[in-house]
Amino acid sequence: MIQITLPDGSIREFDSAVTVMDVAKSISDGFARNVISAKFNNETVETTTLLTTNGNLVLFTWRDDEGKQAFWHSTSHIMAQVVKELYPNAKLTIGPSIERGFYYDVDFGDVSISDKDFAKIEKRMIEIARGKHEYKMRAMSKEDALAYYKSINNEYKVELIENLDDGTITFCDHDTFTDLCRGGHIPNTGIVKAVKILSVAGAYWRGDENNKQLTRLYGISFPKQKELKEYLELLEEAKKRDHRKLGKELGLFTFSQKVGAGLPLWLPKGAALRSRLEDFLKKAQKKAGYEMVMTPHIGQKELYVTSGHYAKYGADSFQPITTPKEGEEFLLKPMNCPHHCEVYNNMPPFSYKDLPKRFAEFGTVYRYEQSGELHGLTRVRGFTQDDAHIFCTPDQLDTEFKAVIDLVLYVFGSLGFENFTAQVSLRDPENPDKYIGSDENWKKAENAILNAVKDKELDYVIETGEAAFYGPKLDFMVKDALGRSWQLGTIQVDYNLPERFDLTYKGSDNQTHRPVMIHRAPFGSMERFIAVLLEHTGGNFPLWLVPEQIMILSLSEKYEKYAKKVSDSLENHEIRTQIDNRSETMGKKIREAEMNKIPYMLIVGEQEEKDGTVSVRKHGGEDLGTISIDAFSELIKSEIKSTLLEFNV
RNA sequence: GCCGAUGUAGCUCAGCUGGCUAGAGCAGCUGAUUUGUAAUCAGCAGGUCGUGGGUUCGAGUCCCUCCAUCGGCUCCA
Repeated sequence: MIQITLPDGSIREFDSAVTVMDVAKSISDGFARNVISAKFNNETVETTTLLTTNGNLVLFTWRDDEGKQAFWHSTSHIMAQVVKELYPNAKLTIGPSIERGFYYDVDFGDVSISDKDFAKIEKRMIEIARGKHEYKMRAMSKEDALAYYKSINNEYKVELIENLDDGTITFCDHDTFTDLCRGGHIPNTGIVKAVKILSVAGAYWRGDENNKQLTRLYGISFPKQKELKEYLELLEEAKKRDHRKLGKELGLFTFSQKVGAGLPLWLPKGAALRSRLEDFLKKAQKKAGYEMVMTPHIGQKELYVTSGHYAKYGADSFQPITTPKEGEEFLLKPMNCPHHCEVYNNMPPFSYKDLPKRFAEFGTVYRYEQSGELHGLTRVRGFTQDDAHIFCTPDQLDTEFKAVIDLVLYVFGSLGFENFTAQVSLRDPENPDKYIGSDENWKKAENAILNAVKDKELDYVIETGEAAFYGPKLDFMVKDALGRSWQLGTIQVDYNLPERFDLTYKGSDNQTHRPVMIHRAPFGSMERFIAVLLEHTGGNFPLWLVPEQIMILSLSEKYEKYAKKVSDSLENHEIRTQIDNRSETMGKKIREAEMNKIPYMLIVGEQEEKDGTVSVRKHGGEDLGTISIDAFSELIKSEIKSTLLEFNV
């Protein structure tokens, strides 16, 4: 007799070994029909797996992430089958499920695949799916598995198998197809009702640039046609929120082929938006004890040799600018830290009583990104960091680090970013050559960050090997409209640059000491931050941030004077207005205000002038009726107050 | 940088297998209309069809180079 424990704690007893599906059926037939994958004692099993011992069983349906993963992974087998049918010489490599869908990396040899080929692949996949072929796992010895793939000349699978232990190698069969696979499938192909190949892309074998580039086919599948349709509509919706589209529509920024790829041009409205964000942060930073500094856009090559950046990134950067006569070499600054270290170094010597020093600058930096890497405002070649460097004593590090976390949380809170993840990036112990600085300093820095995130009770993930070359970091990641993750805010602890620049302070013991440095940028960069903010808000920014908060529409020239009066009185309250005379129809003006996402529209005419009031229309068409100017400015002020948080240090 | 796709007016897009003077809607300009909450009417103007080369009697259309953009990979101080 065996006992199977279910997640709710209930125990089901069976006289003899049972399959996972049998257990599901013992719960109810209806439920069993929906079960598509399972875990037994925390290991992924098939629904056909025979359970011979007591244990904990979790059953998954399409609603569960685990169920979706099994579903998509199983679909990738079907796609692989079709690929082999249509391109017999293609070599299969790996085909996992991903967050949304699946892919399969294939070496097509000389054949090139494009989106024109998708339809026929999809069609055949559905045919196979309809055959309701069962997925069956089968164990194979390492020797036989190697022999099989060597016989069909698939060096990729051979390489995979060579890294596996004999006795753990399994294959999965369905219909005429077989593939090396560790398991986790749905019961049969018939459950897959809708399939879409989404895109084709190049991907290096094992993610290494030096390896051969394979063709990666991305796809997604669903148990209902309707769900596929909804998913595709969702993708369309997301495209409407794309910051590149919104930025164009709202007239915020643009790019010019003549100026160069990845070099954004901020248009008047975008520049206004950006300077509001900068002012917002400046205000908070002032409260938090930061001092503004300003440094040039270039620096001598020597500066970056000292900082270590030249050795590390010199060859992959914009190349030095040389002077006509003296042969001096300058680099476009790729970061502000070396300049700020020299600010510290060239001020009158600091004592422990002077620290921490917090130098802030909206510093524009230039980095050479590979051409295929550029992406709207999120990945550019020239951008402005809301940078600051804090120089403090080792004792102050904890407090300072936590204060920076508070500042980042304030910034994110004021702008409505709730779904961010904190990522602690540590060095890769296997690759010490990638980093500069002593082991001891790295340990101290890493511990400082881990203590701070625990103390602040942040939800965080640890990424080993993702640290900057000079120190570990804490990054705040936010997703864009299509679910791609972008790093925004960053806080980094650095014991190394103070060493390289020989930064010192005098301690209470009258000895010379080395300060610790914190690099931090709550926005990350103005460009990337605004891009993600655009996608989050769909262009409907919090009122305090909007470049043009109000459009005042005067119904004819007769009321222009009154419109001006309204505008002046609102601008006294720091509310930004734009006056428009109705030269065309009213509808046209309203449409224009809606397109530009101007939050409020005031209409003034005969009645309003007589009463000293305004007719208010809110973005989205809501009519707020006619109210006095004072009441309206109170309304605006209270709306701003409700979105802009107070920063308390 | 690599794989795949795309590039026609300010914007969104038509332009079939090469063949009349390259089209439409919106935006713009001019005039008419004076209207209180999502498209008033008429007219005008706007394009070296991304760049450079090639094939051809003839290229927006076919081929090659480069540039830029899009989806990925790699990278990301």
